[in-house]
Amino acid sequence: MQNLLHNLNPEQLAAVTLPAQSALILAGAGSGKTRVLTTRIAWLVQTGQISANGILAVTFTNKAAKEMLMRLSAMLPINTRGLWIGTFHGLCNRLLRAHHRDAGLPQTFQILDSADQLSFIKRLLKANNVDDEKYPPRTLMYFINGAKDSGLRASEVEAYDAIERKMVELYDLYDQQCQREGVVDFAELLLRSYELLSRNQPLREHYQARFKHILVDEFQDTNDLQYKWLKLLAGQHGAVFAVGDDDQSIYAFRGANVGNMSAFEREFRVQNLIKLEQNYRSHGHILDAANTLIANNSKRLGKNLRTDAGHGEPVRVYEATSDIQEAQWIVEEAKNLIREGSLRSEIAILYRSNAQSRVIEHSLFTSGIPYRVYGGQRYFERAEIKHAIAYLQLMDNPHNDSAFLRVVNFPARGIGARSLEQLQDAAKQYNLSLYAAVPYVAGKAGSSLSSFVKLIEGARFETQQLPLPEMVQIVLEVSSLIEHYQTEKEGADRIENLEQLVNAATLFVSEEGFGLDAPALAGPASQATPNVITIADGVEIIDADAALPAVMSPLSAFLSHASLEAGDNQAQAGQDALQLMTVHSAKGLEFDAVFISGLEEGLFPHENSAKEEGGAEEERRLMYVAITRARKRLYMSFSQTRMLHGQTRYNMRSRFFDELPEEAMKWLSPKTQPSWFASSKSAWDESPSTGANTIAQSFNKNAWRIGESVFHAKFGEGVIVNIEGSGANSRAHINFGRHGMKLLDLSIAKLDKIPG
DNA sequence: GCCCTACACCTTTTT
DNA sequence: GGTGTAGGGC
Repeated sequence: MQNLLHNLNPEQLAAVTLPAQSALILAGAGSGKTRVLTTRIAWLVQTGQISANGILAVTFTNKAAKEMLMRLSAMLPINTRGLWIGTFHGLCNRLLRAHHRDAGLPQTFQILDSADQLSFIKRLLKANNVDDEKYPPRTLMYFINGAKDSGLRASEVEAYDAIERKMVELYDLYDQQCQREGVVDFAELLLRSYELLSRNQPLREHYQARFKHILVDEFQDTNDLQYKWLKLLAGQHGAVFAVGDDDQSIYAFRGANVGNMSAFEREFRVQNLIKLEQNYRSHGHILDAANTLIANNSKRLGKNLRTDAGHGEPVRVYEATSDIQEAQWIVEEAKNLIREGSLRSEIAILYRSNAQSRVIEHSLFTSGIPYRVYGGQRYFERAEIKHAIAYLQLMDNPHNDSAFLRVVNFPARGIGARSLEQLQDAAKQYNLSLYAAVPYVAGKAGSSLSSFVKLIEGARFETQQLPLPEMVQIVLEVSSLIEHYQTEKEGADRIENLEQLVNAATLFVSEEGFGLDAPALAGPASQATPNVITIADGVEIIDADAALPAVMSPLSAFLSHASLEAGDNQAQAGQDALQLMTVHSAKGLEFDAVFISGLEEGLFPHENSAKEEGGAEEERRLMYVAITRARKRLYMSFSQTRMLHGQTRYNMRSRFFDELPEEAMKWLSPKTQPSWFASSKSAWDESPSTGANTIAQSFNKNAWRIGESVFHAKFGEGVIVNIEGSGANSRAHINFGRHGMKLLDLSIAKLDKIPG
């Protein structure tokens, strides 16, 4: 016990040992929040207040869940595999598998990832002759997910115009088709388990009685449905231990609602609110920068981080002339750090959007520095893996039309658009899945389709007694996927990836405790071992064990895993490499040195954020997250020009520079924005849009030039992005940063030059 | 039925 | 700049 609690500071100790009531822990960045969460669980178990299976702990990312399990197994001498610790989606998946009948789902229901969902919607629109220009698939997807994230079914969504009415109608059709095919999207996992618990009283009461302690990580990221889900599961007596940081709420765009924190305080009658403000991560100047910046936000619960570490190094700021030069500067600085003894893996380069990684990668590649990019395409998202998975999906649930369409003619087996049209007609006529409709198609199309069905059924028969890895191996062969890629020029990598899938299956089966020889298709083990049956009001409840083998077959579990954990992109794993990632994916991580790049108006803060309510504050929180990733060294950079979407953009430096404390910063370049025409000619070379007339004008000392910084009485500082017309008729497009882009008549507008 | 080319659109972040 | 889709040619 003593060693469990020693080394905790007074606030952490108070949080860990709170009584069994709901509590809100406001945990600032680097204040030891994961430590508090895991120690709390260990303390509850060790003091005998609850057994390990009476605890439910929820996180948002698989990474966070794994981290928690790992730390916990170091503190407690128990098997952590059976613990209810996981992501919202992972836990809901388990619950729905265990109670699939009550939830109205087939045992082998499959999970659509975002890409699957989008193509599913495209197919739905086509099948119902809906104009996809009027109803863009992406818009419909956001509409459906938004409704589900608020806990609303189609029948409950209010529509205010004809477009919305149609979207509601499509939402309804979408749900019906998902049901027919036995597939669920991410939001559905939550909504369906919420409905399961709210409609089934004995089940609800059973789990309420079981989970007396619910712990939630990153509470600020919960959406309305997740909040309702927690409230339902906690019931009247459950104690919810919520840990969060309103300043790190960066997922409003996908439905997260920071308001849940104050709602929680009110509705759960929180008596215990503890703030963790002692930061153990960053040096003083870095923390000052973070505190000063975030103070510009109005809606805050109030919290200020402090540190015992000294000021440390100032935050270094660099202004580059181009994105290429910015990347070169970053690489040079990183080299210096490495020369001074830094580990490459302790240096992170952060950016706002994935597209920005390209230039930096190029620069790193040329310098021969190993690096690792997070995000981007992940293992289970690769086309060849998706194909192999689709064969496996059809063997587990043949009614998954998406899987059917993906591989019915891949590798090519002469089943073209015409055959599929006939099949789709038949499926519609008899209200069957494509797979089931195959016998109703006559002629040549019918026979090639039947041989595809025979292929799937043959594979299923051949592998029904085999363990998962062997099943995967056989599927790779009988599907002819390997053979197909052997004939393709660039196929070698793909074949290697496919063979990795067998290893992934082996690893998965052993990690989740299925046993290496358990038949892949065998149902859940709990049906054979009825010792988990509970009787409540005469109703039999098979209690869901947290361990996967108890609730699903190895194959179903593996397919869930592929959707829920897209898998790291395993590029250069294990090597000491520089870390490249978006600010979003850096949340929860920390590094000795951090570079925040592309700090320009329109990029960071992102221009799209201006349209969204509270968007500006969310961008500022994002910046706060970025700053607080750094332990010892922090670098910020921006560039005067940047290639984006194939054209050169001229951006102003980010407004965030005006919100940082002067004394913590060190500008490596003059702070006033110089006219870069004087210092760099490359801006001209890269900008074909500059007409001949403007080039001619540029030799006139008094004329305005593209790229020049100007000052306007009303709009403030701006940059000339383009000039049209000539002489007295010339007008300029000027980017005034937060005031937006303006088209001004140069002979009328009062503009001052800002000297370089 | 399949392959190739042209063009459109994109790009904020993710379970 | 890259990717996905549509349409035309074989």
